[in-house]
Amino acid sequence: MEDVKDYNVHIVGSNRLDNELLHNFLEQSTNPSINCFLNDTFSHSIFQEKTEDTNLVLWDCKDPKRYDHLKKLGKHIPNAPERCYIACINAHPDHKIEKMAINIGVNGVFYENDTLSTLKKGINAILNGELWFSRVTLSATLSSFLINNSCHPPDTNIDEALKVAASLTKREREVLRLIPSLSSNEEISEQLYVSPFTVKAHLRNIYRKIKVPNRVQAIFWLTQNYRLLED
Amino acid sequence: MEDVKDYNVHIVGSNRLDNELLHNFLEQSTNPSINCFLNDTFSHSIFQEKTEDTNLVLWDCKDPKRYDHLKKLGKHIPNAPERCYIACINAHPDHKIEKMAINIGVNGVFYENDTLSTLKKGINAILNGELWFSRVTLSATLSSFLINNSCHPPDTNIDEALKVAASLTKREREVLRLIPSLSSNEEISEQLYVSPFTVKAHLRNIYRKIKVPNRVQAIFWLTQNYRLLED
DNA sequence: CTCTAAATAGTCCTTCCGGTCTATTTCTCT
DNA sequence: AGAGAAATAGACCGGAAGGACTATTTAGAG
Repeated sequence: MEDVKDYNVHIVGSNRLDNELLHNFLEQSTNPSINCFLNDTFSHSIFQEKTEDTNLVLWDCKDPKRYDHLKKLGKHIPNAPERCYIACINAHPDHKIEKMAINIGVNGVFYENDTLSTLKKGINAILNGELWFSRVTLSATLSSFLINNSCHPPDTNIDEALKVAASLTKREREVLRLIPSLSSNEEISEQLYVSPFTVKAHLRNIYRKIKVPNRVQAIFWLTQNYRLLED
Repeated sequence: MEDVKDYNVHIVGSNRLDNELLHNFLEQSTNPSINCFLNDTFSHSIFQEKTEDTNLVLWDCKDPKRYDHLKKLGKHIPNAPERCYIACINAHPDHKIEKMAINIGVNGVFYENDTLSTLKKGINAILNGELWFSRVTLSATLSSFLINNSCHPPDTNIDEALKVAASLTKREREVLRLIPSLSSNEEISEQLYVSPFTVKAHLRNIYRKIKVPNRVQAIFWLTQNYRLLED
């Protein structure tokens, strides 16, 4: 009865020699609880079955065909089970692959000219749930998320937005935050243990204050101004 | 008539000696186009006036009061003009500040025990629009964004979601993507140059296929499944 | 203690939304 | 050329949402 959680690393690539060498290195020179497997085709089962183990697929990108296949895989990756990771190996030292990879949910990229110690460090980081990309890529991607999630379009006045957000009462902020996840005023009223009439009253005040005509636009306002709403 | 874009670095802190030393270092040992200023209080004007220059505020966090003040500043930071950055200096080597900082829109954190060469490298990175945080923090923050934006709650079936997404026609995907930003069926119909009846017909099919009762839930579905919708 | 803002609850009316059903035209694939 | 899917357009109905307005109770600031 084993309680030790294993790390399974699956190398997927067609270059037999290179990958056998890598296999050899991973089995011998890294974390002793790493089990390494070598495949020339990708077994979907890794990304579908839930398991206690941690799985990492190392996707050899040297072959252009396999590189294209990765893009198709993209729709599945973000929905892989917990502790199921995928990283590219043998990538060309070209930033484009990093952006594509990070966007489709790949957890890291290793390059042809990386050192073995980088590879070792990176694999352990990914097995630990981290991402392994260049600082520039991580920074740029995160920046774009932060901008999308909080910055205002250039035509809006931040002072105005702050004033508006501050004018919302505690209860109004509460109602506003419930709009996206609940279908109807009825549901909101049940959630808050008040009458649907009360919810309607709050909503009317909210719409007037944030100057939107309906709940769809209120959701939009909320995504733009979420940060300003904190109590 | 100068066309050279300048970098203005504003050190904000009360420790006169340390900060004068830093001021000295930045003026003499870094990028020649850096102008360095020393303040013991924060001038809001930096974050409000638009300018051609690149501005960086180095916020001394050694003083607990100033650390708290930073949090209050947080609501303004994400809405600062372009090329207007803020970073913490003299932070305790403690991850908590990084997470707080990255969440309120700070562009980087430097620690008490960082080397001068790290500081130099980091300041140049930030002036260049990058973020300067530890790889672990960048990775963790980005992961949380990626999860929020694309992963499905554990109870949903990804195969089912893929099937559903694939069953949407091109026009239906188009209509679905317009829901969050447009108020009414009328507006969507104007955008697509079709009759409001057509939009209603598409919406009915969409709701049936993705199994939601109304546009609010459709927006929710969309945020969860945006990735699956790409053509 | 008092005054005010917030939270609560309601009416009445209009508009828009979503469900069911039908029908025509335009693509697309074989 | 013909079948089938997709896109278009519409009628009809019930219900939910939103606007304008009123009113009572509760809570917090001074």
